[in-house]
Amino acid sequence: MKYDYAAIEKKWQDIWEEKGAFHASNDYTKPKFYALVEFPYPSGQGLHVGHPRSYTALDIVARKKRLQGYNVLYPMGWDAFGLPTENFAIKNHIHPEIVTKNNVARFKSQLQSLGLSFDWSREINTTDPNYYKWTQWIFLQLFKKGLAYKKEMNVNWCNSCKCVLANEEVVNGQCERCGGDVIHKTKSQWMLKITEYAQRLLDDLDNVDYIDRVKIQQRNWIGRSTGAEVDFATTAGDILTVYTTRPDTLYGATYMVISPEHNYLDKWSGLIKNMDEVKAYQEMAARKSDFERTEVAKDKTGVRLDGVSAINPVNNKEIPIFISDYVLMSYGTGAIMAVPGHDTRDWDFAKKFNLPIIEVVKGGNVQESAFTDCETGIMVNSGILDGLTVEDAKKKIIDYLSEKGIAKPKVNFKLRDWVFARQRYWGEPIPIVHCEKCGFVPLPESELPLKLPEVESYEPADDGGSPLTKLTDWIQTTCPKCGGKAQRETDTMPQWAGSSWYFLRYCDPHNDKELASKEALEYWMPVDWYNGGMEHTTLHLLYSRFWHKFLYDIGVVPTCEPYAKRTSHGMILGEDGQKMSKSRGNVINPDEIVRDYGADTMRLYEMFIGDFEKAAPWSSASIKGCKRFLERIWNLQDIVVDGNIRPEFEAPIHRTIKKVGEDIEKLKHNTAIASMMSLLNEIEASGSVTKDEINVLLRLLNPFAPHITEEIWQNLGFDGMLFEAEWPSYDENKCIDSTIEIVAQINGKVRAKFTVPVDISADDAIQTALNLDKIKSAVEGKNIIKKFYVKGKLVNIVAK
RNA sequence: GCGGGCGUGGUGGAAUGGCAGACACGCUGGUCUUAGGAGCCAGUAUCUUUCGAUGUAAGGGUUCAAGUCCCUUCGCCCGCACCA
Repeated sequence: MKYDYAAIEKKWQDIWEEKGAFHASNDYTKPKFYALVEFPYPSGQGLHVGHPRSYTALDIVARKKRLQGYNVLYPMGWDAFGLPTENFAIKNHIHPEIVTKNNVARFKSQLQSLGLSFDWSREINTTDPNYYKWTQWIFLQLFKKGLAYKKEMNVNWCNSCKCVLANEEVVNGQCERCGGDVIHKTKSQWMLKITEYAQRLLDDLDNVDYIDRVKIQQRNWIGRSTGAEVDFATTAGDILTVYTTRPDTLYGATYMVISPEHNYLDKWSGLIKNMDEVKAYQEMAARKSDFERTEVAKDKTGVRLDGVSAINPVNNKEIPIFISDYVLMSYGTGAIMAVPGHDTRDWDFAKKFNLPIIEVVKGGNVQESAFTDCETGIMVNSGILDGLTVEDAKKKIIDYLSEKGIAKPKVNFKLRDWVFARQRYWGEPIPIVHCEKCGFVPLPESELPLKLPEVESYEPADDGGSPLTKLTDWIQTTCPKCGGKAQRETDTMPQWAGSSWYFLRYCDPHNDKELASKEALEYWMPVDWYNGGMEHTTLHLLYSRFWHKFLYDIGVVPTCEPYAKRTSHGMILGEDGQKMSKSRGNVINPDEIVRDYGADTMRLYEMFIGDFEKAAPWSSASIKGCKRFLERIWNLQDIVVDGNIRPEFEAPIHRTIKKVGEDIEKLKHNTAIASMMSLLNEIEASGSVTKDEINVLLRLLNPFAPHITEEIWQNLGFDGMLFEAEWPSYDENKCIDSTIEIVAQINGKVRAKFTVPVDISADDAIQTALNLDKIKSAVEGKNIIKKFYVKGKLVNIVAK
């Protein structure tokens, strides 16, 4: 009998589909398990071999949990709003809705061909008005709570996408999506106050089971720092407030720097004698893209304000004020006190402009370089702080200045508010109208969903507006509040909107009264295990935690965190070890792999390829090993005999059950597969396999290779369907062989091996070892100093 | 610069401080075959004829015992980056 994977896989996929084998039940009395993988963006390229790495890994977990009796929710859907679809639509004059429909159909059939046990009855699509109705609804709640606001501000603008970007979407001064240069532009934008949740987003990381690197990256991104705001008097009469994490170094502050965008510059224009120079610098800074601004980071530039200076509050010295683009308007107060002795940037600047450098913490040579590694140092040249440790000095100076009313402790975050608008067509319309009398007015919830209107062209407007700005009929509306003339918002939401809550919708995907019922959310949430890419750590993962916390606050969801556990997979690289890309010509097409090897082999190979968390290069040669393994499993059918588990296979089988079960829980599918291969090797060598043995083997292998195992299960006449069988259990006592090989070492080096009963005492084991010829001769004439016995492993004799 | 991670055969990778290289790929030899880019069997870290010795980026340390823990150096990868 030949292993006809194509026929077998099609057969079982149809049976599963027909029986609804993987539909999560609404029986809320059963123990539940919610496994989640990031839903894909259905691109025109079709599925990438990277997608199944994540999907198969959790499919294995989901299938195992079902066999263990859990009510498992393992859903799939489409994150389908986004630029590539829109660009394709523009180029080919096809409506994005149709493009999306086609892409989704292709993706779905590709996923189904892999035998992934998704509950397709809960499929969702972010571009479906019945779905984005609730995305809009959440936006309205944010608006009502003051967490969505429109603001004129300096934004990241991608010239080639003709669209604003969130800070998280700017990578090295370039657009995350297209790689185009990002420049600054002042625009009125919808923003979400994620910063209001900064502290909670940070704190609650302690209560979730995320892999460390995810937590660390989120913590760094949130970027909490503690320090103080200190007021400096100026000769202009205005108070200039700075933020510093090192108030202890105040005596070393020899000048100040304010950002080129600081609003005092306008205010002081009458007092500043070199205003021309200042203006020129401001213009230069504004013109620079993020990329240029960070590229020249090494060389400090700036202009000294001629006519205004500041007073250092601790010693009343008059110190100069500069403008420089190394001070950012968007962090702290947009102004700093510069302490060149103990800050590298300030030191560089001071050297360039020949400013005094004062040592205030002992330990370095501040004329040579900034002494920054000084958290444990002792204060000098610092008046009332002299002789104190840095730590004590911080407290004392804040107390001292607070009493005078010119300083207060302050916590700052690097996290910025979320730019929540895109000048694009293919996104959720923002359900707000602008009334001349009433200002921004939310649409009544009864008018949701606010559907995307039909347009002639999806091209962005030349003035940087969305394609919707050209639809005057749609834009003109009446104010829901006063009935007067009003205009609709023409920007749409960013792609991250729909994915910020999609896991909630899976719990109750067809509900038209609420985003999901209370009962469904109570039962299913939180997601028990969420796997996804590291690239989403500071985007989707952070955004969705923010929305979830907000929904928790307004009583919509029962948990304050959406995901109990988060893991992340490594990339699958091309055979050349490079990232797969069309231009490199190293792309592996999953359809071809399924066609040439079958879905079970594909699944097995992707899981066997290496450490799940690490990037791994594809190998067309290695995949054959997985195919061979499955063929050998298939061929066991020829040598199967009636019978129980034979005594000599009792321990290996129990050990394998234990190992596979534990490895699946740790996402170590590679070693789980290896242990099954080992077991197969052992059983095969005996020339036959008993029914009870193969029964266990099939159940263990089923989550990994569901089609072939189901087929053999049926061929051998085992009861029912394998997907409804029970996960095998093991007996700890039976995992151990009755006799065991012990290594005998002298001074840590292996000299001999011997076999003893497993329950041998330490003394007996050591004595047995000492009686071995090799050990006897090795210790002859030496003093035995110590003897060790490690249970079931080794004896070590220390002799000199 | 800061933060995190990694470094093991020809390759992908295994190893709760306890026999380094499981499992697989590749390769070599054999076998079966009209044929083999199929299957099966054996071998495969290095040096050494053997005994044995050496070996987990390099160097040092802790330990009866180190790929694993600590220190130093080098190399690579990822994230953040003028965040005061």
